[in-house]
Amino acid sequence: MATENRQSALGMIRTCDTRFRKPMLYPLSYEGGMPRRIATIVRRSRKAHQTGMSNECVHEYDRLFMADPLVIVAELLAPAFASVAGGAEVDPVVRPSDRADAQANGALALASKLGRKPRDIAADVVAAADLTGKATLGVAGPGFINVTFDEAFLKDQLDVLTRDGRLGVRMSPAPERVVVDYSAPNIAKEMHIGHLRTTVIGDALVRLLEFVGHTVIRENHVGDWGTPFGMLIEHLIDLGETEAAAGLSVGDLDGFYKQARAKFDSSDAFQARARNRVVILQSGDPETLRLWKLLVDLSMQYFNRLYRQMGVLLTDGDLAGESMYNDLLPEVLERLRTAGLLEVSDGADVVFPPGYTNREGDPLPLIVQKRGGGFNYGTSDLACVLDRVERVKATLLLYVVGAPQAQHLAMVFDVAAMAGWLRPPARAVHVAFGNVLGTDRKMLKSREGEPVRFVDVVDEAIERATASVREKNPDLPAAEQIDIGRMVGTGALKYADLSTDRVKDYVFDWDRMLAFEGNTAPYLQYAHARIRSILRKGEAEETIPVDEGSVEPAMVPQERDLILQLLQFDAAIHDTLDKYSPHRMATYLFELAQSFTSFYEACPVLKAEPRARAFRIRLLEQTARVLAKGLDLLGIEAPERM
RNA sequence: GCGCCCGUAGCUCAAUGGAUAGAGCAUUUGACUACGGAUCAAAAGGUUGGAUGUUCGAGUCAUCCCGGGCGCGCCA
Repeated sequence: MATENRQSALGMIRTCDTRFRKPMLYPLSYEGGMPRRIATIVRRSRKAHQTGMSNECVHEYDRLFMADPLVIVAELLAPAFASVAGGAEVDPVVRPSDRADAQANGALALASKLGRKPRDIAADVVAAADLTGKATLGVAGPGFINVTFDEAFLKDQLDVLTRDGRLGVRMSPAPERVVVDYSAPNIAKEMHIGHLRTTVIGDALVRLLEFVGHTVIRENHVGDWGTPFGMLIEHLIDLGETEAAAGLSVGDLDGFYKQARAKFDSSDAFQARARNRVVILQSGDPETLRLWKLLVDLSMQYFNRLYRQMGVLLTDGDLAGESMYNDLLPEVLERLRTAGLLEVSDGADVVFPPGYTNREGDPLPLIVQKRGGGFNYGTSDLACVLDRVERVKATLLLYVVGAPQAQHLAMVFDVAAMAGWLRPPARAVHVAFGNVLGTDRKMLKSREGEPVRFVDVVDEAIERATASVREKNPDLPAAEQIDIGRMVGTGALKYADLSTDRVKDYVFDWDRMLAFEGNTAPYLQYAHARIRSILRKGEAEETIPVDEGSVEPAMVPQERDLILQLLQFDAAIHDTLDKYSPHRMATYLFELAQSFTSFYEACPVLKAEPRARAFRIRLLEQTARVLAKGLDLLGIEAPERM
């Protein structure tokens, strides 16, 4: 193991051994016992690496390589724990700590099992573990193991990171097909602030899932079917197509819908026409379908404009509206009947999933066919599950839907499971989110007391941000000011939503989200822009060659801190996806940006002596890459200057 | 009435069952002859709504209260 001594950090390969379904850490010199495919990759990669070639093999090598020193130490600590514990199961989690670079706490958990003092156990583990060249260990407090990484080790790990096109982020060990159901506006109805949440959260999850290797199917479950369309189509006929198109294409969906609603509520004749029109629509009358399609197309034009403005990934290709499942509804009913789940209750065909009760304490049904024969949204949601599992062949269904729908979705999932449609490995997850509140802590409403329109919020965010950019940076060309204003405005809006735990209500506050200080998108974007500015300046300057004889300066704490942050990008992403909680990513990025600004104040870069300069430039390059990628995964752009 | 979610510093929010509960804003005090001050360094600020448990260890888990929000049969 000569290579191990010389260069321990580059001496290990981390990969996923399928036989054990467990991440494994192999010495680079070791091949025995590895699955053949991995052994081959390692052999080729090692050769490429030794010859200093930059080719596919190197990339593959880097991809398999684990850059996070916390994980590496955890892997190396595991056997030491096992030997001390005499075979007992220990999970030596190593996490960042204020008291050292990192901390492991397995000894405390073992104490009661072994009947020994935790400090003694920790001391034995420290004695048994060999982390030479990587870190020094110490026992602290009641039995924690403090980990302090060697400087050289950290630098080596940074090397690994800078060579990795994936910024150290592992692929998912078990990629799967994931459907993400999000945004879901209603046709011919305005998108409001609630749609902002599902759209922004859903889009971030899509980006994150794709980045770690899942096949993601975006589905925009638009409300394009059902009783309101009788009234909407009749109103369209009354108005005339050109007139209606003119209104709808400029985005006056609210006006259109309200006019239709008003007529429906006030005129019996109109109501009768509307009801009749629904029947005609559902019977497939071509002319009615044409008018229906017109409404859908005009609305989608408008929604698409908003999506593009917000940098949302959704396109017409992702449409999976309620109408799409229409033909499947009778099948849902039939299959439930065949499964023996269907019961008749008050004239409706229903399923009673156990565990739900209504106001009177009686069992609560999921209605699949209404009294009178119509289907309702439970039927449509069941059809969705069926379609996503059987046709799309997804194994993970994510529903980015507001928290109030929790019970309904739980019932749908339960019924789908009872029917045998949703069974492992396939499963559905309700990615619930709370309400948007005003600063008065009540549901955010406009002055008129109506839901705040999506479009108004986006416009105002961009307006405010553009004004700030103009004020702070009057010398930039106007076109660039507008471009940056859009990035900062939409970024701030998205980040405000993504940076808090999605399940809680969040308080919407213009001043805070655009405040360019604190935990906001502009702060992160500014950090990125400053780094890019330094790097641009550095490229323009002539570099003084490093004097080979000069001594490497010791790292300052701010450098250590920044490196450690960079090495945890992978952990941040997988942590985020674990709970489908984008705010974990946001928190990571904020801490990274803080580490950078502290570094920036403490460490001159371009004026540093050549060796330190080169190192710090590499550090900043990596920081900029991680910041930009992290923001990108949240759907936020990082401008070069602002 | 039943069920779900939330309750952490003045405000907005973090915190895999791990030590002395952390940030940001606001407040106070410092730092611009400076790679971008849209910044940084620091101070002060807490009975984690309350109680009882489980545990070596609880903001986190369990049970019960209190307060707030939401849902609870044919709208989606």
